[in-house]
Amino acid sequence: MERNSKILKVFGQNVRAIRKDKNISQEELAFKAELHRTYIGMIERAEKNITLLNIEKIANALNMNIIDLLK
Amino acid sequence: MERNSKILKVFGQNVRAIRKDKNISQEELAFKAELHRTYIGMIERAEKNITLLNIEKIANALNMNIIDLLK
DNA sequence: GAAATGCTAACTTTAGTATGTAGCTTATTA
DNA sequence: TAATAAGCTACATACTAAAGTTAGCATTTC
Repeated sequence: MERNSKILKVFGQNVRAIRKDKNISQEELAFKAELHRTYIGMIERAEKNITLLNIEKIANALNMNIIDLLK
Repeated sequence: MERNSKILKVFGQNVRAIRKDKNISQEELAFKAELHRTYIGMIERAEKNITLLNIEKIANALNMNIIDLLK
């Protein structure tokens, strides 16, 4: 996997910023998104190439639009 | 995989519509995106849960913004 | 009938799950 | 104010479910 992908970094940074803004932990976000705690961490650090359905899950858990997490 | 995901359908339909608009075949798009011909077909039919890096590849191959393929 | 696409199936790679440990910060109690 | 407890995140590892690759043949489209 391209560890240096810009789009994965953008997505991860957006998730982290919005999550912190909402004052919730990775664990809480994971619970809401029905994903695993450690996986949320990996996504925020851009270590995994996330799929579209999980992008949607995280967006929903943050009450955000997918598009806002990608720009 | 949720075969009936709206977001996967939206993405697939957008790819197909834009590809046809540009008058290129699945095979040509696949070549430009460095993906396989049958895989492009699967994506257009929403049969696979595409990852973010491949979304980016296809967007680039179509000279489009990722965001435009998701709305 | 030729080019483009659909569909199946087998295979390889990697996304996503799960657990445990370590380090950091902040709050609370001695 | 030092000690310690509790919450959060990073990181490493092992596992398994699914993404992504490829080939072959059927079907549609023009």
